[in-house]
Amino acid sequence: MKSLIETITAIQLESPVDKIIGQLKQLITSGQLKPGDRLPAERVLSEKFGVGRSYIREAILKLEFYGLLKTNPQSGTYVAGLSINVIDSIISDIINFNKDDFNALIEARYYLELTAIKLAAERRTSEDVDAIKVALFDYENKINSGASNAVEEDMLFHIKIAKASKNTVIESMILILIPDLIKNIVDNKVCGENRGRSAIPEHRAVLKAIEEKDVEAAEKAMAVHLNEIWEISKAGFATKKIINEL
Amino acid sequence: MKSLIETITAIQLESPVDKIIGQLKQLITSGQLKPGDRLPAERVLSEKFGVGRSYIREAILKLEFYGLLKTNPQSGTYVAGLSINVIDSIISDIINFNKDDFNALIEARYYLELTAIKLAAERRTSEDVDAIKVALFDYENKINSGASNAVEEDMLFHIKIAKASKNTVIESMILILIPDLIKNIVDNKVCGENRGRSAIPEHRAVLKAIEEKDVEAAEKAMAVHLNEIWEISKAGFATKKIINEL
DNA sequence: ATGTTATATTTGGTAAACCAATTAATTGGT
DNA sequence: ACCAATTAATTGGTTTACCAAATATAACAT
Repeated sequence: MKSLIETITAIQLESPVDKIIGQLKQLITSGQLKPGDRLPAERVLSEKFGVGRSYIREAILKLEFYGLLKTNPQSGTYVAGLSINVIDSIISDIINFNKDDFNALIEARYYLELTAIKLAAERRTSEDVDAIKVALFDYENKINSGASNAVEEDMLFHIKIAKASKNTVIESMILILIPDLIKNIVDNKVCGENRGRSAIPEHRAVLKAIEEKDVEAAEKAMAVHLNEIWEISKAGFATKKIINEL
Repeated sequence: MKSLIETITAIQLESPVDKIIGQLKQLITSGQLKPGDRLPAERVLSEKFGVGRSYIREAILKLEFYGLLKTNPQSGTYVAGLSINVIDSIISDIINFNKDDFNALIEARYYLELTAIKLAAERRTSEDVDAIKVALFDYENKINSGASNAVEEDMLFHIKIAKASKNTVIESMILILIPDLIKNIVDNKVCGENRGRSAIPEHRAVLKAIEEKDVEAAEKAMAVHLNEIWEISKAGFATKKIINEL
């Protein structure tokens, strides 16, 4: 068994990749690298930062996902044509990005789902309704079979609604949040003992509103369904506020 | 000059990484790889899929970002404890992920910003107000200096509001969309000639509402500000609907 | 001098090699 | 037969070497 102090010192505060991203950020903010410029070759950066090229590539890949860099094969990697301030803001956010803020997660999910269901109620096809019905059926079966929770089946129900919104961006955002949501809900045992069963009529109300293309009713039904878990988030933000005001 | 046919055949329909992700998806959906299981070693996958280990690592990295895999150094990579259906849905979404749907982008942005400003009006600190004022000042300067557009400065204004929402998840989502938004707005010349100038009073109304912590007024002011560009998205979805109904 | 072709260099893409930490197997003692 | 300590094999982490495409340079013909 290692001593505690050994374990603590072993933690590295910044991953190599984030360190590189930070360096690139400085290059841009200091004006040494202007928007539209070509980055030094990966090998050069590798040597300059004293790190393997794999990490340079990984960092570039990440920044490319965020639309800040654009790589042209066999030619070079270029800085996006965005203002320095915008690039700086986004990079700072990437480095500090953290899906572990439970309250923020729940809150973001709450508003995303309300948006999704409004759109779904308006645009759903009959195929969407069928898919949602199947998900609802699976959920009720799981609960009635005596399972303690059916978080996964519940999420599947919500995924089908997201798909019915016909907005791929919103759908993707909801899907990105779901694994973390499930983890947090299960770990923290957010839902009470009989929550699974009490959710059934709520689900049915949501389905009914979507089926009838009643946008207002759909939003209301979803708000009711998400209310319990959302209260937790609200309480979290309230606590934060008090702490900040001390 | 290459012939046209050469250029066309050179296009690869699927990147190696997405191909690997697809294979992993099949392994999971076929039951050969169950949630919680450990993945075969990277070297094994590399050989099995007939591709370099770099690509395997890249694919794993991507799936890790989405919360579907978890890598333990020197030990192994494990499938998340999610149901097969959820994993399947998310992987499908990753492969098909596409930020290029302009209408979806605008629409998602519209709703995200309305959410962000409601929260910002409620939670903004005096520092947030100052930061927003600076951004607004920069925007007006740019416009008054005769620049044809100030899309970047406009976005910076919105970034500051997102920060004031105190929800890091929502903030991140808005930041992810911004580079694509800017690109599309500039490329398509979405904004008319004098749009930059007419936006000034709208910005001021937004700021005023945030400063006064007037949630309703803030949301309304933002809706007005985003209205023009949102109309384009609405028209886009309406067109899609007609096409689908043919 | 100028435009064109060959050549050399540089680029990102890809695969392989090496490393340290972890885990499994083996050994030796009881 | 069982447990502890030691060794061997396997793991992901990291660096390096090699490749083909793209670009810059040089050589040549006009």
